[in-house]
Amino acid sequence: MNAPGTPARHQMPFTRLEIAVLGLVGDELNVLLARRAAAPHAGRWALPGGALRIDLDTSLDDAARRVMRERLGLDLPFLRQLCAAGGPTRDPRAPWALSVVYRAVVSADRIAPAAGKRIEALAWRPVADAMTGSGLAFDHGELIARAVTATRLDIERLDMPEGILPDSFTLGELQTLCERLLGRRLDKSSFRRKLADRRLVEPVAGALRTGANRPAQIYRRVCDTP
Amino acid sequence: MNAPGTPARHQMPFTRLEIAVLGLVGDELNVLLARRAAAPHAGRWALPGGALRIDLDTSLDDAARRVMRERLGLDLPFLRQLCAAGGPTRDPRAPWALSVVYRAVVSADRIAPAAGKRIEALAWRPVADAMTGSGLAFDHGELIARAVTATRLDIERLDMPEGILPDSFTLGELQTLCERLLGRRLDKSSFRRKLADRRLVEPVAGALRTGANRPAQIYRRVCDTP
DNA sequence: CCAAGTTAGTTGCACAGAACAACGAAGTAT
DNA sequence: ATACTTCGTTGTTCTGTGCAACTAACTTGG
Repeated sequence: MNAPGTPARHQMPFTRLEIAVLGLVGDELNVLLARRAAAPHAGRWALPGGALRIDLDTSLDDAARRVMRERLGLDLPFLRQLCAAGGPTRDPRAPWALSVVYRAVVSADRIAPAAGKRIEALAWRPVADAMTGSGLAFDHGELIARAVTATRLDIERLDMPEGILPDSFTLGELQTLCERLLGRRLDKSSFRRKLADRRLVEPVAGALRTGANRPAQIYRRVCDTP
Repeated sequence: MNAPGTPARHQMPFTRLEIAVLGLVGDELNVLLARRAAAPHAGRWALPGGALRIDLDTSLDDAARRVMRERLGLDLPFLRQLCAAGGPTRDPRAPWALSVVYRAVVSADRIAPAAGKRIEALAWRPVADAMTGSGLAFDHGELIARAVTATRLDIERLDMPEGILPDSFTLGELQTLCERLLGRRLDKSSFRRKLADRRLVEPVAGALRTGANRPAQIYRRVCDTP
């Protein structure tokens, strides 16, 4: 096994990481897109991403986090690998391009993604538009659709991504958050029953959210591994 | 965007594809392993795999299929991407190794995986053993565990992988097939109800499987896209 | 020929989870 | 005080699933 299959005998693909950051803008699920400053696809919108740096990165997860930090000015622990895509025609800059795609969910209003290195502009765009792929660079429309599907599947199972939940919240707030992420209404009693059965949240003793109406009990995430 | 992020400016990882082929040997779910002929991990068992060839492959799916053909002498259309893993210490032959892992399911008894190029020996091994990772090269124990989990999830949803279903079958045969893949018994009436509700199979008019007991209606997969 | 055994295929029932609907409770606004 | 909103709970219904029983059809062993 020292003939082929050995490093450096074959040319390797241009390897990048792309990050699909989802977040709520108002009621709607949006995705964070970067306007490409240079060719290819100059002026078009694409997922923010960057090249793998084998001198810096100790794993793919680590690389994705670095790219997110550099490009978006965000250092969030919640990144999940979505898929990998590759081919000779994906990126005209290289004879063969491979992208490992990650996804994340953040509270869009709590972060200010400063446009990082080499990004002309950053903008939230509704996933309903972006998923059609209209005007997006590369195959990023398809990738966004996959990220949304996978994320909504997580939410359906009440597997809430970190980075989206506040420290404390009322059950009503949690429900409307999920509803906006899913894009559909949920049943109040079922939602609460599931939360209680699976012990996903616990009430903060004596803490109430007061406002215009009846005060609501404040909850927080229950720590799984004490 | 012509400075960094551009091909050939950074060194790229040694990129390979690994194939987790699952199949039934007797009643038990097994995985196809290759004995490594050379260092690293010489003599140990590993998932069959091979380097990405950017001069031959038109996509990752295509590359996985080529590797499967070359290494195992199998040309099966059913391959699903599982995940990608990478890091500087995964493979001592390269400063940074990236593996894109695919999974497949085949009827173990219907194929004779001829040991292909550069493989000393091929053998089926029960996943129960392999998943513990004992004695496996690289991080392949973990990868096998993931492939089994993902495949069983497919079967639970009755999303039967191609390559495992015969052209025609009785409902009893289909059920025992699923039971062996899942490693647990299923309820007959629930199983049939689900098949009927979702219109996954259709009876072949007049075709019966006769044998030692009462003859059984023969079914076939319903074609989704006519 | 008959009884026993095995698999095929269906039916009824119990239970769990979820959707749907309604209700009282507790606050604010007018 | 009354209307209105959100909170929180409690029923009722519906659906899907698991469990069990039953009949049907065939082979095999006496």
